[in-house]
Amino acid sequence: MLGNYNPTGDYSTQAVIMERVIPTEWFDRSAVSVAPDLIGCTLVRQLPDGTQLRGMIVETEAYQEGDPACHAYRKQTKRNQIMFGGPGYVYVYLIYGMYHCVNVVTDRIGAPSAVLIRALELAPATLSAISLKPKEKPIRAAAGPGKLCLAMQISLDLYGTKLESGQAMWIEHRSIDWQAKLDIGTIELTQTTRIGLTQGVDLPWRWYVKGCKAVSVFEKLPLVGS
DNA sequence: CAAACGATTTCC
DNA sequence: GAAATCGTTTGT
Repeated sequence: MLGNYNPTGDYSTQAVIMERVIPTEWFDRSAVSVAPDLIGCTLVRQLPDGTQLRGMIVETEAYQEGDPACHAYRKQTKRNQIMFGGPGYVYVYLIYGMYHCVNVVTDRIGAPSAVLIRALELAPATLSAISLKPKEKPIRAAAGPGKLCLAMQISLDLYGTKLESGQAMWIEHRSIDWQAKLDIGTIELTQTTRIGLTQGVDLPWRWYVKGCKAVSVFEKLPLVGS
């Protein structure tokens, strides 16, 4: 129970779980605002059999209006339509015909935008529950948007689902301990340009936990604050 | 209808 | 450095 933010003083298990789940309204702002705030939060995937897979978000990227790299830059299509709706929904797409990438839709209706979740630090129990590739280091099991979806069993069938407690997926707030470390500078965030793009390459809309071994790419040096 | 392309990953 | 692989998007 330690480390759980619980302003109600109600420590029943169900109440604590509800407190920690991020509500829809929290995502109702620009992707650039949400993306850094998602670092340190926990992505929870609940499988049909009730099994929960968990990982702390350690890397994100923002995609929003006026951004040529955003999938909603040109017009509304079948693939990107979820981004045009309200916040707090899951946007999943197939990339290179073989991997999936998962996003959280942000901002109000009519402001197409989303935050790409690029890397997780998987919880010990989750590492035990899944099967890792033969030579894979556990810390790297969800280091990258495609690997993350593979580890968390995220695919197109989650497209358009809402991030809510008890659903197929939801997100929980940073722990008090993690937030405290960020506040005193024990943990730092780095802001850089995004990965793998041909357009919008100079926008510094990628964030990650400085020094974290679970991040997708290290060599890209900080553009801000170095 | 045909062709190019990609917010990736892995292996040579 | 290049292949794998396929739905979406864009062009003819």
